[in-house]
Amino acid sequence: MDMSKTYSPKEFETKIYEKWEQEGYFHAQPNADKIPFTVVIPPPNITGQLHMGHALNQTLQDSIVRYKRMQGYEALWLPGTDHASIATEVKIIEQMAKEGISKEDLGREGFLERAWAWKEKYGNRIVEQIKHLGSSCDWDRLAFTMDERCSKAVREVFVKLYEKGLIYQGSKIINWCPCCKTALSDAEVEYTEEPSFFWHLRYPFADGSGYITVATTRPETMLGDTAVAVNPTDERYIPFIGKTLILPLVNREIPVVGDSYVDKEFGSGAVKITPAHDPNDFEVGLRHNLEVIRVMNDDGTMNEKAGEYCGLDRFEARKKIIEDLEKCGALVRIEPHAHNVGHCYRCHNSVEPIISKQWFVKMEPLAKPAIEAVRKNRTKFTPDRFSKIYFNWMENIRNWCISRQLWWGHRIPAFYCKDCGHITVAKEDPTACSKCGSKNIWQDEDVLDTWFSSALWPFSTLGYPDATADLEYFFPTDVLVTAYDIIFFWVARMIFSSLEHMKTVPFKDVLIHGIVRDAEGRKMSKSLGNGIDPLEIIDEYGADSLRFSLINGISAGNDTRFSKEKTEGARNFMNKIWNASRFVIMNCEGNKVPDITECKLTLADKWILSKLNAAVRSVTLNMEKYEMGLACASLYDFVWSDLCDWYIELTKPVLYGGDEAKKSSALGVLVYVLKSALKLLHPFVPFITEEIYQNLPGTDGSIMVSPFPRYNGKQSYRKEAASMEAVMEIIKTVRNIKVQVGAAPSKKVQLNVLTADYAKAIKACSVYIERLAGVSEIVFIGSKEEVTGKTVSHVLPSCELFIPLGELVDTDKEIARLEGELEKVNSEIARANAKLNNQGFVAKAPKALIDGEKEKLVKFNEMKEKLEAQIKEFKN
RNA sequence: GGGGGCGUAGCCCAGUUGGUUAGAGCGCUUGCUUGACAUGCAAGAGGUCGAUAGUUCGAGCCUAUUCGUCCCCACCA
Repeated sequence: MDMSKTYSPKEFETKIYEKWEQEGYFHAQPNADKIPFTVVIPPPNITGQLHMGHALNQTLQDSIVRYKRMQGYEALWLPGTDHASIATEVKIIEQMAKEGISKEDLGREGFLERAWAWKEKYGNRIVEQIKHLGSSCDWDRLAFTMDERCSKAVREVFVKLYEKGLIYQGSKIINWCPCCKTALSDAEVEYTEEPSFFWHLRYPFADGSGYITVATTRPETMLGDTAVAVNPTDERYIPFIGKTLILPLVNREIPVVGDSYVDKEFGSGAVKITPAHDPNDFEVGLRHNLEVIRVMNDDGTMNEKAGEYCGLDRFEARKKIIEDLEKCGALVRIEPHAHNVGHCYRCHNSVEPIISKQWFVKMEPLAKPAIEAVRKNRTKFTPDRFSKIYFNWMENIRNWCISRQLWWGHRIPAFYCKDCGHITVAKEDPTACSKCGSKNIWQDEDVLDTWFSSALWPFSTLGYPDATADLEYFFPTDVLVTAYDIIFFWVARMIFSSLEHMKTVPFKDVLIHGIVRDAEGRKMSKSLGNGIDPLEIIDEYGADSLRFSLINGISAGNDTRFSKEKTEGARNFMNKIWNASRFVIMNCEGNKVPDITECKLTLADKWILSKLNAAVRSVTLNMEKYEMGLACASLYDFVWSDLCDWYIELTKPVLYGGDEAKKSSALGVLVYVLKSALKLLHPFVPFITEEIYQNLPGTDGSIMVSPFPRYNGKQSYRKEAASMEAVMEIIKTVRNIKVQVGAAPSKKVQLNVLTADYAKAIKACSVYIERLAGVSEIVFIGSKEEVTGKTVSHVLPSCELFIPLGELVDTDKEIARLEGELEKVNSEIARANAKLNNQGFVAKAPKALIDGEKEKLVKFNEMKEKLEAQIKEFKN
């Protein structure tokens, strides 16, 4: 045996992972003899490195996959990474800026070369980090959203949707990030409320007959105003509809139009209309045939339509325009106002709603079946409440802007004909226009939203669009595990994409987990500097400690806090497992270890087997419900309290005693229970369990492919377990009494037992009581009169205990203590009586419950009598 | 404006379909070199489960209202 005295994960984690890989345990392939179980990884972005959120996400998936694999499923966990179009491009540009180069310096091709190099470096790093966590991914299938296979799927889907009319090109108001210089989808905009102002402006009538006051939060857009709208039922304004206003600063004539979009109650009841810079205004513009004047460039500066403000940055322009409006008397007043400002989710600069020609996916026809599928539970959210969030989004979904003015990503497969203007969209790059045959064609410069390819992930990684054996066998996948923050970005889009292209849901279950926060409950973020690197934690405490601390006690969908203290606790637990195993293995050395079926089971053996059995059931039930937190908690309790604190202690007198047969039998049970516990633990803490398993006698192969324990009805041993617990109760009581009278724990005492039903069990367990409670001898008495001298007594449901302690006994304290006990018993009697006297309870409660109460009442009444007798005795 | 989470011991959290005397961990108190482990062992203290009302024989759990707190969604200029 070469196990070190303390758990030191560094000595074995890497070695074990390499072994697993070499043995091919992670690999899965279609196997007619097995039921598949498939999980696809939420592909981490290649932008950076693993954070705690990934660590949690990985641990949850790995525990599920390992559990299923041990249960005999052909378990596939398909790994991969995401090119993360905009996020990666932003990072690369940042890196280039440090070197003083811009995108334009490199050109598209040069830039892409650099991007691929980035992918190579950071993609590999992520993979390495995932391996450190112990994730049992099938690395033979490592995928990347821009690899050949996924790109083929993207192309296929784009063409299909285009041909179906579900992808179209159009000029609409989109969210524009002037910093990233690209369009964004609605989901990519984050709104924050910021203190700002309402600028109330006065637009005069052309005929000099007065003015209309409008308010705006973005005064610079007034340069592009092409109307003022009022509600057609608003009596204040009806006479003015159709009249002409002079737009200040610009001196353009603009009409007053009536449109029901305007809320009469809000502000002045008149709205300036800027069709090029506001989605609502754009709609109003369409209805009234208004001119669309875009006054801003892609980089956020004002363009030539902005006249003298041309070239100014949008915020400078705002300042100047306000000044000028004030000068010319058009600024009526400034009112403080909290404004909801949209920000780019990648660079966090404020986005501009701007009119732009982009590609869109028509969502309504896709959303409908996606709503149905979840409504009919073909895909089930855990916890269920997230389906509401999903419905809410899907039901109010708007068309998806999928084109991005970036270089890193899947280039849009649309080819424009310079001669006839026709757009050719095809699976293979065309050499000529499909309409006029001209060779004078060029490909769209833009790339697709990164989420367009992630949406296909569950099937593109398995071979779509080809009808592969993998796809046939492993799809649809079983569970998708992800945090709630990408339900819209990813989960929802996978569902409608799969329904459209695969005609089925992409996964049966979605397990939503929360976010990992810091010890104070704050979100971990770079700007706060409160992020904790999982690798550092692994280095210090081991991967198993990290994994266990992340999922022990968590509940689905809820956020969790991470702290070193928790990891320390988990590490201590690992150490506990380690040392308990060391104890077992040490004792096995040089001894024959029989199979559990050959063991002559003692009361203690049956008790631990019943506890093990309960743990198996708890873990299994909770795993099926994706309650990994509860599964872990029940294992923690079983291993630490039942196995270590009690059972191992109970075996010591046997192991250190001289009876070889008993010793051998105890070893058989110990090894069996430990081995089972290790298997139960393995999905959560794979490394330590494997390392110990390899050292345990009677094991061969890897624990990760050994069968998972199953609930065994024959091992419930309810009666025996109850007897054993009665004995344990006696041990606790004796310990307690010693503390109360101030006797040293090592002081041996004589224990007198008065019992009717438990003599046999207590006799069988006398050696345990003697050793664990520090008892010199156990005397069975027929009545309490047999005990002489000053005694401390205690009433248990199973028996009465009398311990002669001579001078240590303080009569007054004893009376007080017994009276305290009596009080408790009395209140229990009162409670039980109240229940049993309640007609409703007796009439309606289940019989077992009523019987239980009756039994308790009898028991407590007996105890009451005994206590009263003892108190009386003391008082004499 | 809509939707949701959370509120249980000093702290951080569990609590499965309503049913024993509401549980862990950390922290705290007291004691212990008990031949696996001081990353330990033993014994303890500590909770009117945010508030109110209701449903029920029975509520931490279900319903309504309410307070506090966090989050998501939404084009009111």
